[in-house]
Amino acid sequence: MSSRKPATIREIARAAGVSTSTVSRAFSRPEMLSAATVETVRRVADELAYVPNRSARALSTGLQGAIAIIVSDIANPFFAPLVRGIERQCDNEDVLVLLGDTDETVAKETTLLAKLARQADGVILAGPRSSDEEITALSEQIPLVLVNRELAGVPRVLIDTATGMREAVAHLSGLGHRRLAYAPGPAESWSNAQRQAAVTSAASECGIEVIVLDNERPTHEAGIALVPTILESRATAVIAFDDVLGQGILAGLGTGAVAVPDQISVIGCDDTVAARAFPAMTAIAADIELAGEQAAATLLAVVRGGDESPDPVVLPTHLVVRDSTGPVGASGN
Amino acid sequence: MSSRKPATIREIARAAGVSTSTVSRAFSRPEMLSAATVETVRRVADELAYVPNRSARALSTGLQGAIAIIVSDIANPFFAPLVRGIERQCDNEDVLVLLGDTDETVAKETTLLAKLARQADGVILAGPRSSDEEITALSEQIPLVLVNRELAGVPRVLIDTATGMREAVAHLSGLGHRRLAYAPGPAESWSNAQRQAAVTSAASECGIEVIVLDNERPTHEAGIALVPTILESRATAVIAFDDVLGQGILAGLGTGAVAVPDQISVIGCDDTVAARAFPAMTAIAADIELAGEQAAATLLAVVRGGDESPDPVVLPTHLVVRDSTGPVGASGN
DNA sequence: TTGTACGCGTTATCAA
DNA sequence: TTGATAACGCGTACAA
Repeated sequence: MSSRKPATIREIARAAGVSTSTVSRAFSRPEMLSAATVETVRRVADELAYVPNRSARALSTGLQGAIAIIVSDIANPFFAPLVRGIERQCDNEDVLVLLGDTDETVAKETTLLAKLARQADGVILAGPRSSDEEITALSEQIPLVLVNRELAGVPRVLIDTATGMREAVAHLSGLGHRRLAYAPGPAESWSNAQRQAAVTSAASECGIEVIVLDNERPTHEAGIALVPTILESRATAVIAFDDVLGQGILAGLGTGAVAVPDQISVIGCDDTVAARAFPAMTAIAADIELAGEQAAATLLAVVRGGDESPDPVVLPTHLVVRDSTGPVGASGN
Repeated sequence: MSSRKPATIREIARAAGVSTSTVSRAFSRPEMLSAATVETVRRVADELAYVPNRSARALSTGLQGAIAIIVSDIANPFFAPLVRGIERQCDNEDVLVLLGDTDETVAKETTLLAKLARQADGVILAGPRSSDEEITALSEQIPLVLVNRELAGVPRVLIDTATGMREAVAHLSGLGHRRLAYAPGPAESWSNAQRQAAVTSAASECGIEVIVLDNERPTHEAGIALVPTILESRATAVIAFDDVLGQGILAGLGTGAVAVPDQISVIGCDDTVAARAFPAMTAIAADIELAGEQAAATLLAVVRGGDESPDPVVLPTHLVVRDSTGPVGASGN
């Protein structure tokens, strides 16, 4: 049937022969109490399976003991490790995680933000689609940390895929490639802007020509659909905005019996599914789970009254060479 | 800087010239009030940007307006669509979603359960590792819905992969296969028990011999590692516990230059990554997102005082034939 | 170091 | 239909 009522601070106090404040302190400010008292109270609390009621605590302190993470699509393999990292960090600090999925729409992002902002002490916004103005306004109402979005004055965790992209271009250059296609992601995406700019500038430094393909959504299907254009472009290598798109391109090439890497090389980004692609895809790897941990750590620091605008955290990336890249011209391109 | 303090029920009451109870009712029980009063209060509330404080409401009513979803590993592609479905349903009903990741350990599952049970009105437990006894005990303390676990008396949503497995065996039988390997998942997994039993019985009905391989974890790496044993077994087809394991097997076969499906056929389960595998993998498909929605709907119904033990929801599956299965013997096995 | 007493914002009970 | 008031469980001045 229904549940027994959980023990309250008063019952513990009576059972332990102390006052309610002592019980409270045993949990929230143990350093104010003698070690012996803390020990006693904790033992009794354990026996009675006492767990502090967060609603009551929240009402009293104004802090929820929870943060919210808002992602554009939990099914995107980039977000799984990110959420995992956030989860782990929060679990360590005994903070709850509220999850929101915007389904890639700005409207839902706004609604969710409004709803969650009241329930959480802070929000991690990953891959936001809202405008700079909206985000800035929001950041004045609730502690906010951005992931992969650059916005002065708002704490953020950035994954420096640009450096990895340069490494990727150098790798291709060393293999003799001189004609490179870039398959972009969403136009509003900060990550895409970074990646595309890095590819373009690195390529021009190496004397490599870049064709920027026409694409928006970073999906498997979009990757498959890009293949004809890629072949037309006569590029000998493709760098994709992310692994999902890259894997789609690999799939499309496979269907068309285009040999990878003999006829064309392919590089992905994020290293989420690259290792499982066929052929195993060369990709720019980042520690996404760490990014999640850092985002959570940053947010919790702000929430707990630390630095209002900490320096951005920038995480390094590096190229992992696998089987989808090789010397140009094995097949006469 | 920080945010202005939000308006409270008392300020609205004063501004609207009514009592706090009236303001409260205007939001939670408008039918008790005259239309005019409701209108007045709501207007004033709007002007003052009043939003009810959920912590206070929770403290008073004992209801949190949130449910928790506990998964064993958010990075497993099975859980992403599940969480998505839950999220969607909860969002529709204005309920918040708390996320917990047990990292596949029973200990963390227990801790998390204890922690979240207090903060949520109910819990969805997906792929639990705890014992029947523990789960039963818990279900007496808080509304609980299981996903893919059979336990009498506890509301549950089950994906009937057994039927799909029989379909898969029939498919292989029709292709002439007579020697089949099954690559299992976790021994404690209800899903694995279902799948393995279905494969075994369906195969024996078709006169197909089944070799059950030795495996526990459904990971890509485990799939790769299974390949030598699979080849030794001289099976002409493999059915994997899930897509991830199946994709690993495909990868291992590819590395060993074993042709799929000419030399060996491979079938996955869940259809999470099957379509993106190479070759595109035949798999048993289920609507996991729907499972999530149903789980959330079931839980919310129970929470809201409906049926204490609703009938289990059982979702159908079907085989999706792709490129990883073909007639036996193209290469003399 | 510990206890007393009040307030956090809301809903429920009871009375008007 | 509306209002006054007592909980809900906890944290924290303030007092001891």
